[in-house]
Amino acid sequence: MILATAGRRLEVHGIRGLNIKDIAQDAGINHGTLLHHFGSAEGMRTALLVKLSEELIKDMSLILNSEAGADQVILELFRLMSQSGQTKLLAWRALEEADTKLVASAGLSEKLIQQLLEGVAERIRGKDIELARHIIVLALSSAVGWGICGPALLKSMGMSRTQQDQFPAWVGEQLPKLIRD
Amino acid sequence: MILATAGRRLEVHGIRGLNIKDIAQDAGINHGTLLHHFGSAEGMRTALLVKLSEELIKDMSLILNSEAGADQVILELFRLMSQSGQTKLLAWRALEEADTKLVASAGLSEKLIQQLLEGVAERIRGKDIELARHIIVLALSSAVGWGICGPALLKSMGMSRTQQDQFPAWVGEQLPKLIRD
DNA sequence: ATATCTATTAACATTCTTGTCAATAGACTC
DNA sequence: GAGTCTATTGACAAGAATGTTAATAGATAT
Repeated sequence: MILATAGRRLEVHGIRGLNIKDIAQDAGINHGTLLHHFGSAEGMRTALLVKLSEELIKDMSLILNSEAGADQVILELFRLMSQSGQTKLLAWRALEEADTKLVASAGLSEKLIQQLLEGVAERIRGKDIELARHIIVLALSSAVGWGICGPALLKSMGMSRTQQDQFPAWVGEQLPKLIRD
Repeated sequence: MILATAGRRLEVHGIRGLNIKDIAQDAGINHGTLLHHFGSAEGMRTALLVKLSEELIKDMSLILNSEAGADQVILELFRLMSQSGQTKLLAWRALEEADTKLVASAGLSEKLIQQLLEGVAERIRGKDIELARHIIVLALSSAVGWGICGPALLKSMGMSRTQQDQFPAWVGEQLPKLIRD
C-alpha cells in the first residue's frame, strides 16, 4: 500500500523522504501512478496525514473510553503525538504553508479534539472545560516540540538516552498536577 | 544587512521565504554574492541561526541576571522561544536533516543552556538540577510546538484569538507549580 | 603604477521535484 | 467482439533552488 510506504519513509528519512519519486520507487510503481491516485504530491501528503490522524484517533479512543485517569490520558496523548509521523507532517506544513486554515483542517481532526476535550474535562473536578482546553493545548504543543526537537534538545542539555526515555513519563506524571492544584 | 533581510523573510514568508534568490533580491544584491559570503545556502541559514541564538541569549541573560522569580523566567523563556524565528529554523532542520548532531550544535548554544540551567536551578528549592533540566526541556519543547503549531492548534480547538494571547501567560503561571510541589 | 586580493555580477549548469501526455494493457459492460 | 473506463507506464517538460565560472570593478599594499 502506497501510504504505508510513505509513512515508513517519513519515519526513516524524515520529511525529505516524502517525495513522490522515492515513495513510488519504494512501492515498486511509477510515480505517475501515484500522481494519478492522489492528484498531486500535496494530495498524497494530505491523504497520509488523514490516515495517520485516524490511527491516532483509534489509539486515543481506546484510552479515553477506558477507566484510565487524567494522568494516563495525558501521558498517552503525549506519547502518541510525539512519536507519530503525523506530528512531523503537521509541523512541516505549518512551517511551509503560511496558511493556518489548511494546516488546521487537515491536521488534527475535529473528532479527535472533541473526544479529547470531553475525555479530559470528565476527568477534572468540576469538569472545567477551559482548564481542560489549556492542558490539552500544553500537552499537544509540548508533544509536537518534543517529537521534533526532543533528541536535539537533550543533546544540547547534555542529557543521556535514559533520561530521554523517561521524559514522557515525567510529563505524564507532572501535568496532571496542574489539575489538582 | 543580509541576515536581517533573511530574518524578516523568515517571519513573513515562513521557511519557503528562506531561499538565497529571494533573500538576495530583497537585499538588493546578486545571489552569487550571498553565496560568496556564506559559502552555501545552508551556511547562510546556519549564520542566521547563530545570529538569532545570540539575540535570544542576550534577552534571556537580562532576565536570568535579574531578580525575577522562576515563573517570570519560565514565562519569558516560553515567550521568547515561541516567537523567535530561531525556533522555526531549528525545527525545520530537525525535520529535514536526520542528523541530530548538526541540529543540536548549531541550534541552542551551550552558553544559553548553561545559563538557563544555573538560572533556573538557583530559583528552585534545594537547587535540584535534575528538576531544573526537566522543567527547561518541558518549557522549551512546548515553546517549540507552540511557536510552530500554536495558531493551528487553537483553530482546531475552537479557541479565540484572546485565548491564544493568554496561553503563554497561563504556561508561565502553571509550570512553576511543578517546582513548588 | 603594478600586483594582489576581495566583492560583485551575469550567465550558465546541475539537480531535484513535480507535473503532463500519449500509449498500452486489463477489466467490465452491452 | 466493440466500446468504455481505469490503472499503469515511460518519456518528456517545467520550475525551483543551488552552485559554478569567467569577467569586472574597487580597494589596498608594495
